[in-house]
Amino acid sequence: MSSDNPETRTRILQATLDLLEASQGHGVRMADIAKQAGLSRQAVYLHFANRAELLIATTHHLDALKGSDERLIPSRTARTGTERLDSFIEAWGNYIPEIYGVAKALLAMRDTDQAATQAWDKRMQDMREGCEAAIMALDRDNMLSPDHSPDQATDILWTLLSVRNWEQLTIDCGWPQDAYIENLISLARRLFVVQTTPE
Amino acid sequence: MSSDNPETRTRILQATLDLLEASQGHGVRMADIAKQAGLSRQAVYLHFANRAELLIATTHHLDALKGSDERLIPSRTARTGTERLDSFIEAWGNYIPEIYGVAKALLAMRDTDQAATQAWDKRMQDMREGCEAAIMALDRDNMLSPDHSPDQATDILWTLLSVRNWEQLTIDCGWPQDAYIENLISLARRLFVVQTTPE
DNA sequence: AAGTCACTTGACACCGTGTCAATTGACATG
DNA sequence: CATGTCAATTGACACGGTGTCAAGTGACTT
Repeated sequence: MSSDNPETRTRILQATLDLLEASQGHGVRMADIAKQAGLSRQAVYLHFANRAELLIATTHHLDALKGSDERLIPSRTARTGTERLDSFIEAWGNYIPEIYGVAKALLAMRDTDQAATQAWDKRMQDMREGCEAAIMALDRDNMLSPDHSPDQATDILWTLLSVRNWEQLTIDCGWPQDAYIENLISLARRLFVVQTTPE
Repeated sequence: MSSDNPETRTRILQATLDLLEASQGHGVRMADIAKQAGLSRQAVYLHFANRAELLIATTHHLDALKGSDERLIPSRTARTGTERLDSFIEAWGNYIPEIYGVAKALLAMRDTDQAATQAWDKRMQDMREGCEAAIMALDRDNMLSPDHSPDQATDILWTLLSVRNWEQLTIDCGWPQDAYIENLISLARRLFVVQTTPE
């Protein structure tokens, strides 16, 4: 919490990250993290008030490591709405497997911990903004299917792109990651992009 | 477990059900259930070996109460594939809110308890069969969109209809239940039913 | 020599689940 | 009436995981 040796702090974050990735976010205890970081359990509490705070900090650490922001650049600079939609799905969809372990752990705490809930919801809200921006870009191009209002389309896209859906399709259904991306892009196009009937 | 006073047993099941429904599946402890049933905590353990077993039994109790089977009759007896798809979505989609509390609690145990995992997965597998049947019915009518293989279409429909997606759309996005049903039917039609271009 | 600081050690409280053993009280059966 | 059975109660306890507390250690200042 107040201890400010940055080296130790990041060692803890990295340990947390490694364990969560290895275990898909499951059964990782404070003691395991401490051990992995080469510290006593209590030392972890000198840097993070509690498990929730540690997990939240780990997601930020992860974002910094993996460059969550830079990934969205192609989407933001897309010329057309369709292009923006595609590249947003690709960026986010390929980010999910990289954050899966941590996301799962945070998601599990959501049920009991108030701060974890907030942190998770915040992340999802950010992701939703990406969905909204893509839908608005389509709408600006007059390419948004008349079947949905922009709000509705955003809700649906946001839901389609959830971590849970990624989990179900890739892990439960066994889709390879690239099939997941391709299919989601195709799905989104058919749902949201007005069909230019050839001829 | 072995105690066989059926009246007490169902009183426990009903207590569990009531609490889970009231709390959306959250923070319901064994002691709370016992209290609600007018029993000592230990008495609950005379009827159910552990929390997981109790929750699983509660889902069956719930199915019996709400007639999970009968709900599928319209879908099974549908004449066309499209009709079958529609009525399956309607039946399942309207069932979700009725089981939501219990489902959430079982889902939460899935992370830690092996029996709960099995029980949940079994239920999802059953639901998947409904999806598959609807897709096969479409395919038989030559109405399945060429964009997907039947397997893929089943995976997607199954994912679309997940409890988590229902939760996100109705609770997080605030869709009314009937809008949820309408939208999912419309979504599924656009994704899976070959478009007879009116010309 | 004294002080500071990150960290360690070990004990402990809390919570919820699950277990155990002794007891109670109602009801049946000879 | 005595005996047995059986559901349920009572109260204690173990366990695992989180979080807290207090005293101690050892390195590096000044």
